[in-house]
This record gives sequence, C-alpha cells and structure tokens, in this order.
Amino acid sequence: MNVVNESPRRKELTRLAAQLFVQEGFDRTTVRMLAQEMGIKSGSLFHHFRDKQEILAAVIEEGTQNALSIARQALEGCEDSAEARLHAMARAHLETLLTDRNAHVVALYEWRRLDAEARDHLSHLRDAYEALWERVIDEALEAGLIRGDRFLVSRFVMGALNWTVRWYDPEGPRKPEDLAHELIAMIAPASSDAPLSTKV
Amino acid sequence: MNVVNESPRRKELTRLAAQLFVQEGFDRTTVRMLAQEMGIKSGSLFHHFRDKQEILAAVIEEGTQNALSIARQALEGCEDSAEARLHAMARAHLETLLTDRNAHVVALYEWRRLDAEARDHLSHLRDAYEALWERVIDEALEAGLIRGDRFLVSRFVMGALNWTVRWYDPEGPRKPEDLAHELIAMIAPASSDAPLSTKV
DNA sequence: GTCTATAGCGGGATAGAC
DNA sequence: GTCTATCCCGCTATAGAC
Repeated sequence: MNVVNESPRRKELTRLAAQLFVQEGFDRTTVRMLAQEMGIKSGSLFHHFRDKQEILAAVIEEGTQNALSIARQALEGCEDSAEARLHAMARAHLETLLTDRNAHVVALYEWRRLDAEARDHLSHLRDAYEALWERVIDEALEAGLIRGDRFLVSRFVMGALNWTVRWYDPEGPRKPEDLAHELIAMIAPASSDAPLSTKV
Repeated sequence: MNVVNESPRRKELTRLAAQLFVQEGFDRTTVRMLAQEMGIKSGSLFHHFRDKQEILAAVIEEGTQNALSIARQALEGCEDSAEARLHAMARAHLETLLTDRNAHVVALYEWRRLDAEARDHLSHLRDAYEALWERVIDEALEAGLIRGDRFLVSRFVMGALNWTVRWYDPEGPRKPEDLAHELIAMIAPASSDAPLSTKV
C-alpha cells in the first residue's frame, strides 16, 4: 500500500514530517504541528495518511530506501580497493545522516516506535541496507585492512557512525567526509598501505 | 535539591522508573504506569517528585553518578598499561549499560528530554564522565596504542559502545567484557604488543 | 483536498480525607 | 505517605460541509 501510493504531494509531506520527527522526536510531534508545517489544518492530514503511525512508516521507508540507493550508487562508483569502498560506504552513510538530516535519522532513531505490522513490512529494507554494510566489512576483513569479528565490527562501525547525530555540528569545521576518513584511519592500521601480516 | 533529597525510598522509586524509561521511553511512560510499578496510586507519586520531569532528572543523575564512580573505581584498580586502562574503561561503560540495563541507558538516550534547568544542573556530571574518557583516550594516544584525533576518537569509541544498547542480546554468548575486548582489538593495531613506529 | 467542529480519550497534576 | 476523586488540558481521529 505504501509502496504504491507515491504521489508527489505525499512525498513532500513525508519530507516535512521527517524534519519535525528529527527535531522533536516522534512522540512529541503532534498532528497539529505536522499540519501547520504542511500549511494545512490537522483534519486535512488524514486525507493523506490513515493515522500518525502511517506517517512514521512513510518517513522510515523513504529514509531507508534513500540511504540504500545512495550507498549502492557510491559503491558502484568504486570497484577498486577495499579501503576505498569502505570509505565510500561510510561517507554515504554520514551524508544521509548529517547533510540530509532527515528521514534516515528517523529510520535509525524512531524504529522502535513502529507498530508490529510496519516493522514487519520494513525490516527487509533495513536488512538489505545492513547486508550492504556487512559485505563491505567482509571485503575489508579479507583484504587485511581491518581485523576482528565480522558481526561485531559491523555493529561497532555503524554505532560510531550513527552516534555522530548526537554530537555533530554542521557549522563546525569538519565535513561528513572528514569523519568518514578519520573513522577508517582509526580502525585500519596502515591506512592506504600494505595489509597486515596476520590475516584473520 | 535533588542532591540532598536522597531517601532510600526515593532511590528505590528512581530505580523502578529507570527500568520503565528504558523499556518504553520517557514520553510513552505515563505517571500511572510509574505508580503501578511502584505499587502506589498515581496521586501518591507527587509526594516524592514535584513532577514527571523531576523523575527523569533523578534517574539521569543517578545513572551518570553511578557510571562515574564505577569507572573511577575501575581505573583505580589498574594503573598499569594504557591498554589495560582503556579496556577497564570500556568494560565499566558496557557493564553499566548492558548488565544494569537501567539508569545509565536513560542518561544517554533521554538526555534531550530534560528541560533547560535540569540539563544545566546535570551537565557538569556528564562532562566529568566524558573527561574521564578523554583522559584514557589521551593516554592511549600517547602510548601509541591508537591513533587519530583525540576528540573524534573519543566520540567514535563512545558511539560504538553506546549503540550496543540497540542490538546487544543479554541471552547471547557474548558478555560485555567480550565486547570491550573486541572493540579494543579493532582499534589497537597490535593488541597488547609493541607500539607503532609512527607516533601521532 | 481542505475546511470547521467536535467527539472521545488519556495524559499530568491537585485537593483534601485518612 | 497513601488514598480517592477529579480538574483541565491537549492529543488523535472522525464527520460532514464546501
């Protein structure tokens, strides 16, 4: 139902909702606030969405879908070294989180607010995105760029990236790309250099 | 006011509140739910706390204070290598997050829900805890155990640790200590070995 | 597709008896 | 320190006119 109903109007409303959800959190965002931001009255909102839950689901679907396609695009553009691919992935992730500052953040931080039905419907999307991450991590492990457990490394790296939302200052000197670079420098022993002797 | 008013009763109520805040989130936890968990009626709750905000502040103060003293304790017990200290710090952090599963999680995940006054009152506590982290990171940098920017490394490491709350399974095979070990193995090139030739 | 008006509910918090 | 009773408010969602 959501996947099909993609009128430009609805997409625009979804974009505005994402902004508010990031600023205030889903629970504290009222339908009145949403309506005002959209330039309509609260009653009119329910012509576009069945209920508040459906707005959240739309935002999260949009956010994950977007992150997924941007990440895929970034990876297509670099088939070279494992390090370049890891960097591209981290950079794409951070840009959807910190530059966009919208739907992807909601997807990560308000996932638990989805009802069972929506979680069920959207989990395959999230899984696809995480699978992309695990593949890139795998390549980096095989290349000897990093070391450790595949699962744990993925979680730690994504955690480090996801948490940037809490402290990153867009007005500051560092760009998302810089963060991506620094993170990889932190976990890859000899960045852009010979692999380790001890392969895992 | 909060600092002084530390009756055992209030402490117990704070502990119960922390549990609910973790499970449901602050916004979705009603005073009626809190009261029921405490075995009293909702009206009685306001004999112990002025309002719902004050409960949150009490939980976060407790959680941060506790994390701080446990971390200090852990560091006192190991004055040896920078790696041992880093490990002790990560382990202490994870245990207050994942074993306790209580106030420290609330302190991290519901900080934004504090009103301006409470944030002002509690920020020095949070700063003290983060300063502890930065000191340990500094030592590790100076020892050549890890490399990178002091500020960014701190944020990345804390982010990786804080995000574990989202995926860690207490029933699974891995203990918090294992996670601490794996994280350090990921960022320290030659764990428990000679330092790098390239000091930062 | 948007409006006004409002139903219906559940939230935080208070008052005063015990 | 806890109870009952209740106020008042703001929230989500609906109904029907335009």
